[in-house]
Amino acid sequence: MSIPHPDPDKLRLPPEGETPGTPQPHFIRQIIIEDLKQGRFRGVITRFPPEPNGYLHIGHAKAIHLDFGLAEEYGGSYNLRFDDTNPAKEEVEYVESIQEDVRWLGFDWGDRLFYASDYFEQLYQFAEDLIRKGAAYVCDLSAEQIRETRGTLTRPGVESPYRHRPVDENLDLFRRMRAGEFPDGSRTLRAKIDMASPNLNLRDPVMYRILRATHHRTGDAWCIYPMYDWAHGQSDSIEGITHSICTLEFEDHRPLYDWFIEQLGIHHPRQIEFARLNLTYTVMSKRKLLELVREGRVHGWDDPRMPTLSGFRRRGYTPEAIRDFCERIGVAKKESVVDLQLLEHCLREDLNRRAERRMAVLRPLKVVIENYPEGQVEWLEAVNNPEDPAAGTRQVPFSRVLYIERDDFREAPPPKFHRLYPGNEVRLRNAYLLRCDRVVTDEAGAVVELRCSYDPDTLNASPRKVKGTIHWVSAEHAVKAEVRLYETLFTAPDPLNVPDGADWKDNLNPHSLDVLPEAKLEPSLKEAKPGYRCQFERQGYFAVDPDSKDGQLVFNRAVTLKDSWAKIEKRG
RNA sequence: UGGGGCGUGGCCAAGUGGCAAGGCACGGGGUUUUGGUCCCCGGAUCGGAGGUUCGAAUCCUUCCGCCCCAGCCA
Repeated sequence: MSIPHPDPDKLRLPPEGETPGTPQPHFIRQIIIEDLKQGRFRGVITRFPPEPNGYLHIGHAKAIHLDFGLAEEYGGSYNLRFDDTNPAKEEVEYVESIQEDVRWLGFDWGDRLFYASDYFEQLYQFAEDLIRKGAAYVCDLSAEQIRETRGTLTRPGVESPYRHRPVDENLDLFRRMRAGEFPDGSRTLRAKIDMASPNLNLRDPVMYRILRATHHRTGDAWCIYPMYDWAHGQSDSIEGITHSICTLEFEDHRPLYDWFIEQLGIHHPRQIEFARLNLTYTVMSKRKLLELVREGRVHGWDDPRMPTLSGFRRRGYTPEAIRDFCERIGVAKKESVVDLQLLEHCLREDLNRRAERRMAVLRPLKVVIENYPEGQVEWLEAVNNPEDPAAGTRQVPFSRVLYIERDDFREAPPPKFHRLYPGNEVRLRNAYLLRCDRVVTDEAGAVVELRCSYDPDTLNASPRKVKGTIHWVSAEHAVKAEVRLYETLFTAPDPLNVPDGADWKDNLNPHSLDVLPEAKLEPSLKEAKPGYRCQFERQGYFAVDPDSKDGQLVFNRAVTLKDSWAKIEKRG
């Protein structure tokens, strides 16, 4: 196997006397720059090493942004490597979704797609090398016995009775392990390090276990599989990784990785640990997300309420917003919980600039304009994006019967309510001033319709100041759609923080999904295709869901607009 | 009570001995045919206590708090 090594010609250092030309001069950038300056490495090669046992989430986006983003930044290259050393939990569905998600984020690893399983034979040979050096041995202890002899945090472990087997016997046994002569779990290959080490990772860790499971790539070729701790560092080394960026919990493992590499005398990457991402109102563990999927608490890994990349994508998030978020949160070793609102801010900022505006009524209330001629239709011009003149304009139909948002009308308006109420006048967005003359109610007293009048002289003129502008859709031209509104999946900012005996899933938000089946859209939206994003004016950014069928549009709300009225109303 | 990390405003986060960046959130004001956007304005003495120094968030000592490690998971 030959994997290209760093190309010094492409090495890109920031200009002297300046911090990197990017917003966050974080410690990983500083380390890389220093390494490059001192010539510790000839360039930068990084890797993102997911285990294909679940879908990628936004926490992985942070890791990818670092691994791949930094390599790009310094003119290096990056590998996507699946750490597929545990066939019991891994599936091709996951290797496919992971590739799709990384690509969606905007990265192209070219032909640098690898698998730890590509190295199984090499790893096996390395293991034999270690055995020959007397640095590894075959151990016949059971899993339980290994646990018992490992010692505790404060007490050293005791050596395995098999620790001093002769090299030849170890070699023979190890080869027979590979050949399938022994039952699952009956023996392991262990590194011979130090059973008294205060670092438990160094107490003769297991390198290989016997496990008869069909691997998604190697099939049944192997019945022994390398442990992560044995496979990972060597895989990085084989690939010539210079900066092996990982999360904090592996800090304790670094001495073990160093030990293996030194014993083998192979390329030594620098490992750098950072604090993983936590988000308020979110759980970020593949195990727990899998639980939500399996128990049907959500409708799959790509449910728009999930913090998975596929969930965010479906919901309407842009990869640009997610990358911007990853940059803005910074990188440090302090464990932290980032406010969800920052993520939402990043999306709003991106979409405010790029998304077209449309009018859509989510909870329709019928309005009849009594002084507007029956049968008349006017096509009025509307700006597509006030932030981007190049986005142009479109025509929207105006007629005698409209729908407006139920929330935009109150029979008895609270203080500071600037929208429609009996006797009040508001601006119809992109159209005329409208006054509410009469309220039609049903037997139960519920408002079913408004009788209003418009002022024909107010199309592009404002003879009077009105305080409110509301959106609307012409009834006869409206396109019906289903709109799905989302709230956070959990009601608690820290969902996992529950009293003893309670289940974190008790924090699930019963209102995380609200389906509005009778939304009315302006006709320009009729042909919208899945993935299309726009702003429903005054409400938020929405995206067409793949559940849409011809003539049956489904929209997801990606994020609301900021709503200062909601704040005022809440305060009372 | 072993080892490894971490502690700067509500949440992130710069700062590496010279007189506390920035973002989000929050509050106030202005513009506005989105109560959106945009534009102003507002707040920390750096976990605590000692010490070194003309001067410390940055150096030393000590204390406190939080996280990770006892899978043949990754």
